[in-house]
Amino acid sequence: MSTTAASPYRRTHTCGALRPADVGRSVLLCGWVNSYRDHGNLIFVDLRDRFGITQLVFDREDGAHEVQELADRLRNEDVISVSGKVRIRVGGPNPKLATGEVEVVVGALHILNKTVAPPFLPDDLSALPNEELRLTHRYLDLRRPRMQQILGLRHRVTKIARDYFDENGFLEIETPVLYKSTPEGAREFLVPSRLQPGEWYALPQSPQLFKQILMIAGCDRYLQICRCFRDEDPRADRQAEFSQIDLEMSFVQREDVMAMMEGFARRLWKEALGIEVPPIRRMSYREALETYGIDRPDLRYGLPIADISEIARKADFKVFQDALIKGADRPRFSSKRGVVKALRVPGGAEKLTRKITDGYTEWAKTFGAGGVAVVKLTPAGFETGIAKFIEPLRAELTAALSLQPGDTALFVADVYSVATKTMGELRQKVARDMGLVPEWGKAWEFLWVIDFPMFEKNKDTGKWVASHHPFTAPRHDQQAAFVAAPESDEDVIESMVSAGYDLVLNGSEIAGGSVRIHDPAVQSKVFSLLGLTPQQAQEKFSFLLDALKFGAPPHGGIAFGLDRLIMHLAGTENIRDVIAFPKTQTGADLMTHAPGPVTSAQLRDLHVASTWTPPAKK
RNA sequence: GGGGCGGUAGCUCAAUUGGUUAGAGUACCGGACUGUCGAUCCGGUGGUUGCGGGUUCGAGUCCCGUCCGCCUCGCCA
Repeated sequence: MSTTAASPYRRTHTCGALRPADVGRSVLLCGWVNSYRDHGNLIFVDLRDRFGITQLVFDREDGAHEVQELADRLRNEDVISVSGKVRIRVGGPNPKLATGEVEVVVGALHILNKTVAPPFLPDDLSALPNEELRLTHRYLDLRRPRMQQILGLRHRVTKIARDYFDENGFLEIETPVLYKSTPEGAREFLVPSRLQPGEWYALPQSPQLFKQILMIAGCDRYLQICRCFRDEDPRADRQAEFSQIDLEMSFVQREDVMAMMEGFARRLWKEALGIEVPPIRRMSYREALETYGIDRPDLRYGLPIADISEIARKADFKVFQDALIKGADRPRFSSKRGVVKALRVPGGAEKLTRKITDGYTEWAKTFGAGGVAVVKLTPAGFETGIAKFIEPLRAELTAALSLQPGDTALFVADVYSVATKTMGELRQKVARDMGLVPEWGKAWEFLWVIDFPMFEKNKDTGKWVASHHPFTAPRHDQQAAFVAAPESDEDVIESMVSAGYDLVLNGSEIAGGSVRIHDPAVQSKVFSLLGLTPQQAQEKFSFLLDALKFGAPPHGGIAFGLDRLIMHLAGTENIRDVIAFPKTQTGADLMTHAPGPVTSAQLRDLHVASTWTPPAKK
């Protein structure tokens, strides 16, 4: 490509810029051939870049012969530059395009990069190719306007975050990616040290301790848009490598952090979608679990869950009795205590067919429940399913559940933890089956969930684990009681409520945080309850315990899951849609082929030997 | 680690109960065409049905194994 005085790449406009006001101008555009319509002596080319599409016209009558010959060979996704004159479209406007009133009559054409036939065309009209192919040719996939829009949205969100928190006195500070292993919590990615044989770094699950240290360092308010790593199996909304909008504030209680975040959410929705977020309501963890069976309730529909254990106790029905006998001596919300949970489905008698409700039982087993009992209310009484067992209790149940003729009631009987979880999942499934979930953009149900328990018992080991993380403080009004609480008294420990908070949107957790412990005595007690000896605590977290002794301000913070946030704002169900270069279910990057092998010399440098031997072939 | 769904032309899909030479649209190649805009019209190339084994007179279709992708349970302080 010869470049004379004028570079053939020096654009005067983008492909989304030209308007009738530009008519008569000589312009130079660069971009990709989005489509071409070849009429022989008249050729139309839609030229595309990130900013839009502009129609080019090659006309043999008033164009040079060589240009026409060149244009005749143009194919989708060729990269070209053209110069020519803007004019009003001769064939009438195209209302689908922002530039649809004008066209560029091309005088000169440079083919900057001729493409081979691409495996798929990056348009939003045709059916998406399978995801494997999209990920393999990510550079093609990202050319699609929809993907460009999401990339742009993500950029705007992080910009708004930086602006908002800057205006509120936050300092953006980077923290290490090569960190130290803290094996509590998620499985970690490890990095061997070359300079210290046998020693390892870990990639951070979050910058949690660094941001606390920054508060102790007097930074007052910290922000970071940071990458976090958790080596766990992915889900539709979860990747091993993900991003957080992470922040921490000094001299605050939970109200201050929540207010700051609420302001951010309000600003985001306003600027990104033009939507006003009303004051965000709050709900205790206990209420969320009791009424919705989950700690992140989706409030876009009703379907509250009821505990009907006391009524069910009177039923001559073995499934109920067997469940209720379990842990009967345990306190009310003990995870081991048997309960019967019920869900009223208004109008379910007609919509929830036998086939659907039969499916619920199979599906409930994946959550460890025995099944789902079903009954329909007709004017004549209960019908189908377990009707004969509970008909004597019809009056009580109808009152307790506000049942109307035409409703279906679903029951799960099991120990509290299983029944609650199963019912919570069932509620969401029923909402989908009943068509109660609004389509994207129609409802934004924000919710703060607060008053989480400090600790939960691990069901396998029987040990206490921190519900949030070990640096979460007890709720403001419980600090003294916590320090005084005898470690051996399970009921007291289980009743301790933390100063944590989760921000939930439409049933998905988009942010979570807490006020942190800033008192070394409290921190030591937490470590002790978690089963760490003072020596172990010292080994793992000496830097934090030390720092807490050198003048630690009260502080708290929160982290927004950036990827999930973008999913909500973009209206996609798939986290890979909001990450430029995502990984597959098996942690592979199909474009770069990571992970891949390394040489034995590399391993030797790192003082590492692989124990992996490929399975023998035949 | 468990469960489910999928893999057929470059791409998106079809192929009856296991039965002829595996089809269509699109892309690609060639041709026609001066106002299209997902241009149109005519013609053409293109297939190890993911891979390996098995059952069968006969396998895209059934069985076993395996690879890849997706969803999910466990897991995700």
